Amino acid sequence: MPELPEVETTVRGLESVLAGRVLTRVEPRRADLRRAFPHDLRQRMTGARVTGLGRRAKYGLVHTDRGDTMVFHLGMSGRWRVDPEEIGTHDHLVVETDEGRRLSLMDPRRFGSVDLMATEALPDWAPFKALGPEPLSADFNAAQLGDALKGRIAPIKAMLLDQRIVAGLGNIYVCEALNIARIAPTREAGRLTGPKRTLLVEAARQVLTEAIAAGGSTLRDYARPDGELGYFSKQFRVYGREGEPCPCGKGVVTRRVDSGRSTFYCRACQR
DNA sequence: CCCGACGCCTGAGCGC
DNA sequence: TGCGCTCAGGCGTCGG
Repeated sequence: MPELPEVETTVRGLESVLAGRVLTRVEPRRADLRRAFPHDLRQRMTGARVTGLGRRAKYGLVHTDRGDTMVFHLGMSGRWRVDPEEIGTHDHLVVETDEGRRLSLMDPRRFGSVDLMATEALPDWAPFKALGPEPLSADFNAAQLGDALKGRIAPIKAMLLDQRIVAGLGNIYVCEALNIARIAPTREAGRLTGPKRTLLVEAARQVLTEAIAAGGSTLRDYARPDGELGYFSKQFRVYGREGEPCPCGKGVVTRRVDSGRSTFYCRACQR
């Protein structure tokens, strides 16, 4: 599930359960996901009070009063379940609070990750240092994008998926933003004009903001034991809509595959 | 450095 | 019903 809006929705859901609470149990149920769990995760998190939550790109952050931050990434299939009735084989980390609430990080494909570090060291953490600006911040704009794309001959779609250019977009929202901005995914990144970059920045902000709003409205669903987030697929303009009419009214949604990843776009309006 | 391909995992859905 | 195939929202690494 996880691109920026889904992580944001997840963090907001976790916040209602964890903020201000003491963690009475923190139990990894296997040794690793994509990489090993921190060996001292249980010891450093158990008994700590959660002082706040946050998000950076597609990473969720859980800050504690011990000066630590647990950083999680949901990979392709990760999600947090709230008060699950049963703990299964894909529940890799279980957390309980002093209010008797229980959370489990479920991730069948195990492309996710959990890390733990001093909060003050977060900005120096290599994966964070490499990240580009938050797409919803003012640091992401046509000028910054112009600098980042200057001279790049790779297709714009690949550049937008590169978290060093802008941090938080994934395959779905890149397809959606390019459709809104009427830019072909294959377009050489460095050749986008200033006005087109402005349109693209605005389109990305729009689609992310709308998706977060839709996610926010399904927070009740989020809290269901099955953890279903209630996706916003009904609102997708092109993603997963091969053969259907493009909202532009002039074309049909086409699907192409590059290095195993699907791209959905409209040849009539995206140039 | 830049770029594209590939592997990591498991489950769901589909055609036969 | 069962099997095999394709596909999936991410990302790090490896060659060219």
